[in-house]
Amino acid sequence: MTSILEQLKDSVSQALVAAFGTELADTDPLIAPTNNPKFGDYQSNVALSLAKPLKQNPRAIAQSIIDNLQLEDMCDSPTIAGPGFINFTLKSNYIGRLLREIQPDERLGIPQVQPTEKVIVDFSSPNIAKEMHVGHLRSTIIGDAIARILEFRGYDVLRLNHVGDWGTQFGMLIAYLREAYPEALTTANALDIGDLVSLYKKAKVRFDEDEKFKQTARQEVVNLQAGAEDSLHAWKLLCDQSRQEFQVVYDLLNIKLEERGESFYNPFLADIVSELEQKGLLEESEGAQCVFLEGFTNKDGDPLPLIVQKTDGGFNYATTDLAALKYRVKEDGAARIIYVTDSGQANHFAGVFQVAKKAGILPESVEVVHVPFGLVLGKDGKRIKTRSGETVKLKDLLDEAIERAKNDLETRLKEEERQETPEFINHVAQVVGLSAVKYADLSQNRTSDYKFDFDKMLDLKGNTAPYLLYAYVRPQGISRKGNIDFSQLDTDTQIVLTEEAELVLAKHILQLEEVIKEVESTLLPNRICLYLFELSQKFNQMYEQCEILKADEPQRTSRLILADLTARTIKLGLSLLGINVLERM
RNA sequence: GGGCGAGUAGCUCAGUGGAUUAGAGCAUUUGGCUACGAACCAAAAGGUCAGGGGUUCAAAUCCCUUCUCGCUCACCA
Repeated sequence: MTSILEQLKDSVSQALVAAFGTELADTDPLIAPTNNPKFGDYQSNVALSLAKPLKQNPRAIAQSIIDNLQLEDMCDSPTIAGPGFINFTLKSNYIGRLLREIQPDERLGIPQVQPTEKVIVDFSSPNIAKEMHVGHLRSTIIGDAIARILEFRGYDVLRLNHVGDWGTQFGMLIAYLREAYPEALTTANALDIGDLVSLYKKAKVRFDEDEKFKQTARQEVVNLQAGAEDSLHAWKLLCDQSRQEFQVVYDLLNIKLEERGESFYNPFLADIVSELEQKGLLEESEGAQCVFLEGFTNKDGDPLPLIVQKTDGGFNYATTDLAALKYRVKEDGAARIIYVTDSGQANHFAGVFQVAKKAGILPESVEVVHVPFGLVLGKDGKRIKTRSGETVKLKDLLDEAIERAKNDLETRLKEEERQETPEFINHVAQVVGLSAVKYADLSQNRTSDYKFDFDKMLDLKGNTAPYLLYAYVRPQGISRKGNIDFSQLDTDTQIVLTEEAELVLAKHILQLEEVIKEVESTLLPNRICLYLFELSQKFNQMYEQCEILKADEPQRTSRLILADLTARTIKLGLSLLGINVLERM
């Protein structure tokens, strides 16, 4: 189905050519939804922008466009307003026809891209031997949502978990374990993740305080990167234990990821450095092998290097990211690579991308995008730190969300004197709790800092997941009460939309395609949240004003279809955010 | 000091260059259930869109500048 916006654009473009000649064939018709319903549904601002080049009065231009427009089956006759806006109001029977078109379609009329392209989404990426904390929540949830949206649009998406399973922290950990718990280096599951985390902290303290230990730790990294047998064995044990723990969280959140950690690229690191050398990009500075960047300076105004090999001979994350980039371009054949990490890494990625382009690793045809997100702040507005101080563990956070949702539900059941099984209560609590956490994060513009607040996150009122879930449950209630199978509704007779609330709702349902396409390019999932919230509001308003089951035909069937399409749109939209719906709650 | 980002209602945040009233939600005040489940709806109140310039027919939005606050600036990732 061609979206309303595209149809209008085409029509106005044709009218422009008809009225003013083919030189305007490429002029953007500047169609946008109106921001006030009293001006109709869509407006074109093109007449104003053409006033100067055409040296004509914008209202006269608008009139010429209208005279050449052919939109009879779509809109009432367009009107000129103010200095020269053209306003379009969609006909209700046209809207009814569009609803009919999407009604039998599982995808609700949203097309898939042709041909498909390979897209890599790199997200989550926790560090081995550390617990997943609230900071990983954003990357995991946002990355998953982006992957789902692109998958739905038909892209061949590879979801990569670039796990921090390599690097200095392992030198530190192994060196410390050798010192303190040698048995843990040889026996599986001698330590649980909780121990690992406290070990990490102790090792970090030793690392920071003891220069000799620091040297030993650095040597361990080099040994590991060189493939020393006993170091590798210890490393594998550490990774396995962490992996099990991560999986618990991924299962709970229903996140699917392919693990390809930093260690995967280890065999390619030396080649990357020599490749840079061959291209004449490499310089030695203070003992380290660097590529100096354009447009980046340090405190003293000197050019900033991207270090690809450290003084001790070890490689670092810049080297790994270059190797990963090359692999993803050459072996995976990615056309678009999306990195979902916090905005603090913006400089790093800008540097890596610049060097990769210079070195010919990254061709023009491949789009790389850093999708940054803001910090996780405490309720006090200060940063929640990862290494010092107490951080909120992700698992604990999710459990508490579910627990709170359960308490809330039980209170409600008591008030309403409803009886439900424990299975029902647990299931609803789990869906509501997890949805609330995901939605609270996704509904904000990801680029702003995220103020982490249990009470707000778990509030069941307002622009929250429970509000949307409830809007989904209401049509299901109608279906049960009226003994109606939505999938068996009449698909032939005309849909009639008489009440204002019905029209408003119907038009909103038809906006889904535009919203999804927008998110596909901006990678801002909060647009979908806003859309679904507004949809839910509009449905609730219609529900309040229009009787459905008791209405006479043809209103009754039309309204049932509206209710069904609302529910299916919410279900689809939420599924793109990784959120499940409930039939009852 | 450089780079990047942010400053919109008491609070949390949307906001796609347009039309005498800049939008939500929360909180506050006030109405609406013998029910298609009120986890809802309706109404009120709340703003010199940080300040100052500029471009434009039109600026919260683009440009410049000042102030404030974050993040970041070589061997952690």
